[in-house]
Amino acid sequence: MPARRARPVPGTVLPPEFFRRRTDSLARALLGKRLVRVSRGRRLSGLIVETEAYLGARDPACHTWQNRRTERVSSMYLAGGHAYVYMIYGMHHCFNVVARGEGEPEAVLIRALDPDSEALGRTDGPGRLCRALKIDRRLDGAALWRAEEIIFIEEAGLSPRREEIGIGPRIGVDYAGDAAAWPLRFFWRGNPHVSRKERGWKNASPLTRPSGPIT
DNA sequence: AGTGAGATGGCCT
DNA sequence: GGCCATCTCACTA
Repeated sequence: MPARRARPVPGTVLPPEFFRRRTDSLARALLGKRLVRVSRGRRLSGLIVETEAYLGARDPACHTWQNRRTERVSSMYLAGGHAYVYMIYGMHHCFNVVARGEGEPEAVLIRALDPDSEALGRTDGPGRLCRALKIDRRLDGAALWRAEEIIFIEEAGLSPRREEIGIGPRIGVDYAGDAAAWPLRFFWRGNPHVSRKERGWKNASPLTRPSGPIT
């Protein structure tokens, strides 16, 4: 009998190794996983349906471009599987999952969830997502792989098929020049929580596209 | 459906 | 001092 990869078991918390890989690969693999936040005894959760990869020192759109290492971004230098949370525009927070290994400051911005409960309200857009899940800077640097923690990511038993994955340019980073157009935004095609403006898509193509800055 | 402006504060040069 | 990995509301059409 050929060896088969075990079918992912819903509810299994993603282990640290899951995160310690190429950042574009992680961004894509997070589609369909469940982000769970436990707040005041309540479980706030939803399926990840839109992500963006940020590629560290070589990415002008990334907070760690040219290996910037300020207090704010210090958690991006942790090993993959930690949270990087920052405030933007003085009023919104953005939640990121650190990728790769320690000292390789790359991350995946979680842009939208398909909420498990209507009571969560809108979770499309990184700012609204953080508001709904009560995520703020206090969670910066949190480990994401332990179910007893206040935030983690688990297997949901669902994954988009290849043709259901859309890829597009990153949003809101026009200042980064060509890098804004790098194909680093991933989303679950047809999901209503991928906001309208961001549905421009092409079909998922292999991650092994011409190397360039992406790898 | 698309455009434009204001909110608001921390971060970085 | 200027700039944001954003959101909402007002306004056009």
